[in-house]
Amino acid sequence: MVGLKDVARDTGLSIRTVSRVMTGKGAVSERALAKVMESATRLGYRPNRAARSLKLNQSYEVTVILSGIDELFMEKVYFMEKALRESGYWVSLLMAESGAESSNDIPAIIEEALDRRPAAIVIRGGIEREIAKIEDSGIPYLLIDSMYSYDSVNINRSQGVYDAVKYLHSTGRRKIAYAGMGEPENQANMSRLPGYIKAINELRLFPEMLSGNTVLSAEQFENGRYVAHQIDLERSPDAIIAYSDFMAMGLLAGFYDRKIRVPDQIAVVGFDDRPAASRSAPPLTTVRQPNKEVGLKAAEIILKKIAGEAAPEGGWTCALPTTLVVRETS
Amino acid sequence: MVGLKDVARDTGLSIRTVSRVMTGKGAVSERALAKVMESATRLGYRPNRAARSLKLNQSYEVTVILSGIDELFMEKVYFMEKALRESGYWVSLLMAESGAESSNDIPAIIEEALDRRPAAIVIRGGIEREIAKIEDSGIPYLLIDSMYSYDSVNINRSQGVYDAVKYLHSTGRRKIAYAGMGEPENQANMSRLPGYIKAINELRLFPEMLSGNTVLSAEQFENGRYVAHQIDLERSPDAIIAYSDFMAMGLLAGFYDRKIRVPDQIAVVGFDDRPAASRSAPPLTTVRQPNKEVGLKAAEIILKKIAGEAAPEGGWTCALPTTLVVRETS
DNA sequence: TTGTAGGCGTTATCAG
DNA sequence: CTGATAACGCCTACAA
Repeated sequence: MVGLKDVARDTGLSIRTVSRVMTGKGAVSERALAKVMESATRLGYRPNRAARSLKLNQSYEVTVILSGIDELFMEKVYFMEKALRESGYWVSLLMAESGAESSNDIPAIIEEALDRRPAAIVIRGGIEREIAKIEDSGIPYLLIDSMYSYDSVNINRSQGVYDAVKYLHSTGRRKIAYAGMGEPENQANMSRLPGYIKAINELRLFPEMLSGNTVLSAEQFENGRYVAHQIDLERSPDAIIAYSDFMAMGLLAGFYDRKIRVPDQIAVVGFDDRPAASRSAPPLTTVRQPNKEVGLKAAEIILKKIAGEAAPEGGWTCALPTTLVVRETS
Repeated sequence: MVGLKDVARDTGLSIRTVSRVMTGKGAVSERALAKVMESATRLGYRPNRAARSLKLNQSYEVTVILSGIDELFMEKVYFMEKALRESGYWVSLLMAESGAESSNDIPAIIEEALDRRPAAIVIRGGIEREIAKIEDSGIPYLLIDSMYSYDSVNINRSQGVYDAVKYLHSTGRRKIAYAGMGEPENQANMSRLPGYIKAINELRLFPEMLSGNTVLSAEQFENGRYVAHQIDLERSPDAIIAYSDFMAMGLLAGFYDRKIRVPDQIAVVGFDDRPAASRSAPPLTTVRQPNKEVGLKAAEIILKKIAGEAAPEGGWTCALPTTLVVRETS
């Protein structure tokens, strides 16, 4: 592998001068610069990152901890990786068991992440229980899609649901229910409910909370189907806003089973806008997560934290806006 | 950060002895070993990988190049990462544009991957056009899901389709068609067709090739729906094996549009067994990709290539078996 | 069984 | 503007 030394020998200049050219720090004569550049490209010089890391005592690695596989989160990672790469950082992956929120896999994964001494650690919301350990380590970290009050990039789910209610009302629906996962008061529901309540109040409607079978709450699709089967046709709502696209698709399946027509008899709105949402029958009206914006914002904050920039009041945190995607279930 | 030196000072031993304990190479007295271990854990010693990499002149990074986001591929990466981690390697990510097979993004991404001098490079099949450059670099590489003859871990798609035909026949179907993407002779179809033809011949049936609208071939779901709409009800097949789950779900949607009942009037079998396959209406019978086995096998080969083990005759390559998952569309 | 010393490729200090 | 030279933390001949 060709290093500084080789370029130095080739140009007849000193290592120091070649280094100055490469880092762009320090004054170098026109002539030397041209010579070094030519030689470096001709020889195919590639800086040794290990040596640089050692010397500078800093890593260029941002470790992302994944729990399970989620297309939406990967989309966020996609934009984040791209942005971080442009700033010279690498993204490395640490994959925990699927549904690891409650897994004992997580402490070990966090230990591993710390051992690697990355420049920063990114964690998907839902597994933040152990975050204190990371905070203590001093390594910059960032949560994505968290519901807790650590440094994080979030989505304004409440606003998404608010918009959905307002939209459904504008199309003539008057009995608009919210179908959540498990207990109404759990974190996931709580991040959506304020928007629902607010919109319902503003429109002087009555709130209705549909709750899935808590035993089944691990499977969103089944939960949605379950809710669809439970609904009383006589006094049923004329619109349902679901906790997620998966749940909404379960509702669709349940209504299909019962030959209830969507959207004629009842409208269904999902949440997330997963790729699958456009392929359901009928294609799902849903609230789109701003994946690109989240990824970019995450990269921005990570870079600032690495650079040691002081956190704004209340810490690094933001809630990015969603957009409503109207398809054929409403 | 606490290093070898700190532990040495703390124990009163030399750096060399501490190092011997840490690497496990070389004889150390019981007493020294115990002392070092105690001190190391108490002080929280963490080896500096940059220094080690520099000294040993080797990286512990396996770079995975992703083009777009695919749940199935991520599942493979999940198992691969886990296995590689157990051998002390990290997985880092390089994300190319979605659908980058034909994108000019790829050469730049490959350059970037090479610049990082990873211990190995893993690429998803479909973007192997530039693989020669990697092969020349001498960095161990591995393709996954490739259809070309580089070192790769593959899936025996042909066998999957063969099994599907045999199964459909066993349930009484006699007019079993294959619905592919674009031109029948393209690579993706060619990896499946031999199994179809073989089974059809063995059963003394007649082959029937349904071809999607090539213009639409980029969108599998739409392509499937298109095929479903084209089918002549009079002389239609009584079973269709689709190129992919997405296409199969498009078929389902198309038959739903035309009020053709699945599986009563026609059976549909997908390929991949994506998570979505179990959530379609009706749930899809499909050919499951062996994601775990692929990930594990990939890690195994990568490790061997890194270790410099000689390739078996014909290079590192294998085709892992699929399994048929029977649900409700057949 | 243990220790000394040199070097991996970079960056950065300090003299020229 | 340029060039010796000393680290960075780890590994490993070679000595003791």
